[in-house]
Amino acid sequence: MLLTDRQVLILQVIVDDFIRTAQPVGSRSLSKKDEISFSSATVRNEMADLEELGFIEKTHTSSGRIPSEKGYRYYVDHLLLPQKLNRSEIQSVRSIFAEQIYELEKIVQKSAKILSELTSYTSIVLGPAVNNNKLKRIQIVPLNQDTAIAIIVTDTGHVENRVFHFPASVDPGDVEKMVNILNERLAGVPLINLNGRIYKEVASILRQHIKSYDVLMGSISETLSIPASDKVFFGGKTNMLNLPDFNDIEKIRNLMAMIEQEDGISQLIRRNPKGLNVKIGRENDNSAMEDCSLITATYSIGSEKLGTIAVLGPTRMEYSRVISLLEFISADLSKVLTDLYQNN
Amino acid sequence: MLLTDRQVLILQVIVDDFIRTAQPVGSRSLSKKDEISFSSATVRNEMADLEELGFIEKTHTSSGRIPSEKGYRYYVDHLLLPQKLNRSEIQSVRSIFAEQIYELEKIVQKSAKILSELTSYTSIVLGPAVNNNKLKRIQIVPLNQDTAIAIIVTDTGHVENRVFHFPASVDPGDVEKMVNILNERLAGVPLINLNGRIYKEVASILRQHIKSYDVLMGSISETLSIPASDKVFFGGKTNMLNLPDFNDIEKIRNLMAMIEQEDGISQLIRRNPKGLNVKIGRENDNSAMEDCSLITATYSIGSEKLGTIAVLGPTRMEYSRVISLLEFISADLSKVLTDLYQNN
DNA sequence: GTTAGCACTCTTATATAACGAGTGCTAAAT
DNA sequence: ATTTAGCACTCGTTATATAAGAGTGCTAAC
Repeated sequence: MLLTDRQVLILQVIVDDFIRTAQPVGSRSLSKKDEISFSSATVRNEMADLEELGFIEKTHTSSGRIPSEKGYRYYVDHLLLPQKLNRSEIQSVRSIFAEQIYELEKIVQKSAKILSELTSYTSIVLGPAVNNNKLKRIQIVPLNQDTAIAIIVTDTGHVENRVFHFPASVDPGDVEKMVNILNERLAGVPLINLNGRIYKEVASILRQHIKSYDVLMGSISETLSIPASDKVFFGGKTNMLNLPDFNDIEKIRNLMAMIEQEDGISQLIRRNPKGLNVKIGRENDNSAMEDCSLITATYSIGSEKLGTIAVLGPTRMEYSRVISLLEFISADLSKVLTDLYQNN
Repeated sequence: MLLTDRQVLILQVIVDDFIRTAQPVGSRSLSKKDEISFSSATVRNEMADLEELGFIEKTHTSSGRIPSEKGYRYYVDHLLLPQKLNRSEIQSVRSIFAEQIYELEKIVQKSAKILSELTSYTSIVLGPAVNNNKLKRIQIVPLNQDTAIAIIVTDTGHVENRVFHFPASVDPGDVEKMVNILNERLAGVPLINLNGRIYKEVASILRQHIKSYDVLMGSISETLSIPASDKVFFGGKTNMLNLPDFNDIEKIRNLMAMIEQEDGISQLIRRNPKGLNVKIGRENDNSAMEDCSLITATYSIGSEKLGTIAVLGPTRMEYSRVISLLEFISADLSKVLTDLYQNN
């Protein structure tokens, strides 16, 4: 059941051509290509076989062929030649890190923008996973008698804030003491563990020093237990509208609705494992993604996965280029972030 | 040049009907309405006059009539009967303020969501204008030797943060001193004035107490002079895609591109004065808005304008309902915010 | 195993006609 | 002087027929 060399060649040319033109590829136009040295009749025979094997399909009885999902899959798995980025692309990517930035989020956001500009598809960047960031400092700023705002600063320069309420009877001095103790004991602890550590290590000390222990402990612990929701950044949300693949108004509706509803797409991306992943059409298991492919790559600090950077395009996507770009950006991103935050 | 009562009646019925059905209205179907007690021929004569006066137009030579922009304008200015909100609408709006929320931004964001759900158009909420918020507290958290993060908390519970850099030679104690002085002197000052006040009132005190005055003054002043950019919240960005008015793919492209590019739409909204405003089609002075109307209402704390809440819909919008809703929400919003923040 | 040739299929474009909704105008009715 | 009935006319929509073109599958010859 293996494909012959010639079948592979024909498949490759069909996919390449369709990615370029978005038009079904006919036997005659194929046979005229430089790579193809045999007649259109031969091509027709091979194409019939490829179709029977499920790698290509027709849009109607007498049309040229387009790649099927299985065809794209084979193409991605076996036929992709890594493409070198050109100078201007490299320059664009590097410009992400050009300014002296410290905030992780800004870097990530800028990556999304650049990525969508370079691909003219839609880019989506997840994370960074704030929950794994480590506590740098916690501050509490009272707003009025029974409301205060807790500000959590992480080692990555991320600032998270939460309003919390407590009875007006609480002594302001107590609040200050509590903050001091928390900072002393919890600096360096990942946010996700804060609440647990409070009970395990800090509770007893707090109880000794603080009058309104019960109340304060209750509200601060409640406040800290809210997990920081990871942000999703988009670039080029409307880029897909310009592709000939989405000339159908119904497709546009579905696609835009899915993009707008951030949760769905972020879960779709999140479930991909570390490294680079390509999901083609229905492999995404989502009806709105039928005509789309999603390529994801993770970025890390050291060896710890931090977030995911992804490109959403039509199934007829420039896989080679996008993959090269994603690999390059995610590697660069990981390197810069590791340098910046690894040993703080 | 005034319209006769009968012309006004016909105009009203045409606009109402077109808003409901999105179909051109013919003389015969008009004459069959209960409100209309005369024949289709009479209606035809009146319609010819109304067309000559510019209030209605044809889509082609022998089509029914649709309202022109001038027609909508007349309708909005003279024919609108304020519509009472029904119980469930009022309930939805009130739910915005149901939870005990303190953060202004959350309230505003939720308003946008509810508004788009109730109208099935797109809603846009500007503000609140952070620059007018007053400083509650400023904190500086060092991240490493030459980087720190300045956190600004306002009286409305808004937290703004900015990374800033300074030479490693600066004494940490100096930074702390500076923060204390800033907090003492600048609490209650609107953010927009912070930078000016530093030079006028705080500079001399700082100079006395701080060794690395020049450097620190430079970076903190630079940091504070960045104006806080007001946020824009959207609701129902893709709602417009479901309207029959946007069955044309080109229109969708333009509209979505305009919505996505937040600056444009936010300026469009911002230039409307206090109170309620209706801009119809080309009155918006923007080619992507040709088939859209924009209704804006401002909300305030006390008498101070804080931000704007807006609905973007087709020119064939349910003006009456949307206006009632906007008036209701903006009034409620202003009331709640005034109660919350007026005398802090 | 490869290719030329050809009948066949299906899409696209174009022309034509029939239909219907709606108009504008004229002449009759009120 | 208004209002209305009547009717010819316009234009968009739909249906149908036809022709052209791209491409296929199959057969037979190379």
